[in-house]
Amino acid sequence: MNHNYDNRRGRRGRGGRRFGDAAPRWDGESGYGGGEESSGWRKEQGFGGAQRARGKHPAHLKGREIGLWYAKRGGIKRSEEDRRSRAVVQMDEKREQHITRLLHSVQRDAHPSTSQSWRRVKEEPMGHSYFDGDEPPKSQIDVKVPKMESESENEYEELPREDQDKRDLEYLLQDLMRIPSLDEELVKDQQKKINSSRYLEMLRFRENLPSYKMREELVRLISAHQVLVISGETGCGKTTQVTQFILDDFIQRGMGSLCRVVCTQPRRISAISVAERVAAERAESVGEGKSCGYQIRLQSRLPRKQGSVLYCTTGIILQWLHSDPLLSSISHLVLDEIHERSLQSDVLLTIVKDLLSARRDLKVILMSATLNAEKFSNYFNRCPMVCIPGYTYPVKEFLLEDVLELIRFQPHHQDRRPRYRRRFGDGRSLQPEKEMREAEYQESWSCFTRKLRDGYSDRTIETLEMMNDEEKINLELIVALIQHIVLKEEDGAILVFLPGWANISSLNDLLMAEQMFKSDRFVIFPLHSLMPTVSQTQVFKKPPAGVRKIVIATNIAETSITIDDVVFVIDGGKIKETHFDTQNNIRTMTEEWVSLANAKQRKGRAGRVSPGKCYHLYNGLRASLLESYQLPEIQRTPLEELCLQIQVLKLGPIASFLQKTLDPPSEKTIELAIEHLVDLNAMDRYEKLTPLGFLLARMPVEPHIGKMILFGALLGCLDPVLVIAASLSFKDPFFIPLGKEKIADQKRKMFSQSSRSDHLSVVNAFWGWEDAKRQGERCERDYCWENFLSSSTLQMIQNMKGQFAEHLLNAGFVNSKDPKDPSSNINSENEKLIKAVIVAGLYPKVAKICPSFKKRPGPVKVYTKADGKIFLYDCTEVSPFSLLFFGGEVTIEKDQDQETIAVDKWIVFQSPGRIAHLVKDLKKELDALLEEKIKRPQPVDWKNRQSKDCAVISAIIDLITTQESPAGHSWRDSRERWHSTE
DNA sequence: GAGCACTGC
Repeated sequence: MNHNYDNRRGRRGRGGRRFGDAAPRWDGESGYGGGEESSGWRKEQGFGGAQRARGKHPAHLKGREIGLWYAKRGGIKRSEEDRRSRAVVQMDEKREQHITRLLHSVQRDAHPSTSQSWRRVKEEPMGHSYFDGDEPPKSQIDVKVPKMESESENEYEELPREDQDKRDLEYLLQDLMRIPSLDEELVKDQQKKINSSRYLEMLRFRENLPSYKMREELVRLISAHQVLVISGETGCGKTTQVTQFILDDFIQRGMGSLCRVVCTQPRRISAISVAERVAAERAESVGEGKSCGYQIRLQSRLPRKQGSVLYCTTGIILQWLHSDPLLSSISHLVLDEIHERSLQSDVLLTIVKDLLSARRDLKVILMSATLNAEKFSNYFNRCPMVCIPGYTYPVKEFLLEDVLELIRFQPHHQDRRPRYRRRFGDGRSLQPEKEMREAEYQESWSCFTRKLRDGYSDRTIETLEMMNDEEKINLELIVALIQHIVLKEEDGAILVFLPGWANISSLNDLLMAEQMFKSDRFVIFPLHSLMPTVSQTQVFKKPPAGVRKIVIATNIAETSITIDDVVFVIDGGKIKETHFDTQNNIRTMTEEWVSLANAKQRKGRAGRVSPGKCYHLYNGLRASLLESYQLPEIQRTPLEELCLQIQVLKLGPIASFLQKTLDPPSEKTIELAIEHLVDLNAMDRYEKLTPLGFLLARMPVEPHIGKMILFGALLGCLDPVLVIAASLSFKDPFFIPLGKEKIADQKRKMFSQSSRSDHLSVVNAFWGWEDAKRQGERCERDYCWENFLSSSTLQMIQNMKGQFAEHLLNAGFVNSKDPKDPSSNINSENEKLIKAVIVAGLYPKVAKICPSFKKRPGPVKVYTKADGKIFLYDCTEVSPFSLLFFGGEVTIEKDQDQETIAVDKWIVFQSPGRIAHLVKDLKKELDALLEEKIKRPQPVDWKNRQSKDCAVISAIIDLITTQESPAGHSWRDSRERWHSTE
């Protein structure tokens, strides 16, 4: 396929590159056509050879049509080539005989009454069901229900309930009962505090906070209304004070035991740091028996049950709902930072809204930035709203024209080539609304510059004209601006916001190229989630007098990381944003203009210690056209996991629940999520959860990852699979230091050994870390440092593994909560089997490696079912058998003279009919077995070699393990596929 | 030839 046909410039994954050297050399062109023609490739194959003529396109074609013509020709050529180069699925005679015998015995052994009476439940209207035994299973584990059993609503729910952590559950479910002795104790305690110097000192500070001055009004409003919206900017103290006002009021009134305030935070770090701050203000420490504590995933310091304040992450409350749907142990629920519109807070808002009538006594306090507080009030039936004035230093703002006027900037490269407004073949990349906005921008431009002439010099207008329409952030301008600040302005750190790695790296290079910044009067910190600087304390420290700190950051510095001594903010005006493209079922990431909310937040970063200045690098016209907010996350993300949660929490039909959210996601996204959950066999078409669905809903991971975990347990390779699952659902532990990308890459490659797998590289790195850790703290530190690994990420992965294993133990799939227990790890050294489990979890995220066009080894192209040409990361090379056994539906067909076996009619292998049928039958047995295991969970008995479980699984493991990976015909599996639509 | 940011009993 022509490189230029589809002008999407995607991101190449590390995986694709990493295998580079070892990858087979390609000198031909083959592969599966994906993307636009994906649904029709079989058809195209039909008229394959006829149109293979090389040469130019017909002369009458124009523009885009030419591209399509070549693309189509490429597709035809590929499918033809493809047919000839299919991998062969075979097995030797010995194995063939063994499996034939095995299948005979298994099929004979099967209890007739079970094997005959299983049937698929297809819920026709009125729940009518019928037998369709001959239909091939649609997915790995077909849900069947014994005929004789009742088909009541609760059928699937008679699973052994997880025996949850008893202490936490007790703690959680306890309704608030008045305890007079505690009430008294709390009053006395408070009186004592008033005489404590530490408390008084803190109190003096608190009294200066704007929120403190509104204490009485806030308490009055909260007690008078069930829901209250409190708005206020950072620094007004709402997060730390409101919870205390509520608690202290209850204590004062002698009913402290009836008060349990829970306050949600969007981030782990803020939950901890706010809790610690509040504890300090109360002259206490955080945690047990005290009045303030926190709970985040895998880490908690819980306060006393009653008469206390708990700060937790939003996800914790969502998990609580599983065991306490009414939140009956809470008296006040404070939802903080809801203006950020995270998926979780939007969902919690909807749930809480429904909860209000069932919990008349529950008080709900919503805390938001002032900009959109009204929206939340409206959502809650126009509940009262109160605004707390901000308390930060004034920050003076400059727009691009001001900056140009100020520093008399003249761009070096006067690149005035006309730019493509719309790119070839890229019609869908611009949303209609955005297109209109761009049109408006173009129309208003001359009017805008005309008006500007009053207050700005001709030179500025000229430069502005010249820079108009510049797609990239002008880094030279930023360098000049930094120089201006350094020379003309007072002391204080400079914080630059840029959208991504590439920009940060280039600006860093540009600065280092200037003589001026090489001196030790400057310290420059690039800050990006993948760079080790994020975990260094250095960046927070105030530099010695006379030294200027310059931080170049992504939006990580907007909310997650706070650098106090920043006085100057340079806002590049751009942000990278993920979207979910339902058309192509793919996540995309594009660079966009910031929203007003982003700009405001960035500006706020300059006024923490003194008055500051903020330079926005977009002009006044652009500023007037910025969106108020970024699209809420619920409209930008796939919804599988959420749909599963809605069902397990019994929140009603999925679509109608989501319709109730503040800004509902599109119907298409919902349909797609349900479709995927049905494919995964987590629910049926009527949204009813299957046994697998119930299991996955309880796991604190995305459903696909949950399935991977389950298969890891059932196939006896738990430990490595848990490492992979944890790193996929949390984050990759590798750092990439700026300027050391190559070395970082080599380290990764080293860990991959010969596995040809990013996932297994992480496992190797993790195992190495465990060894180093056993040898002591120092050794651990050195190991992480030398290998560019994040110690905290590895630690989190370890903790998450424990959590997953505990779930598996509670659900009955393993014998121990130790991920390393030998009984769960019989096959943990079996690389190929682990790869098969990866397939089980990540299917259908599969791509075929295709040859490069250049006649030299190099990056290879990949093709997937969903999209023609994309970039991958986190890849693993997998074998045909693993796809056949752990991918989708298996079909056997003849393709001209060729006998084939295919997965979901898309991944096709050559295979003699005899073998193909054997494989298909064996897979059927596997599906039945896995289904049975999930319905009646118990660990696989590996000691009893004669058991049916063991025999079938062993045969499959044997096939997977002994099969050669046919290099050059290998499939890769990827976690996510990004393409950039620019 | 290239990597926004968070988060879960």
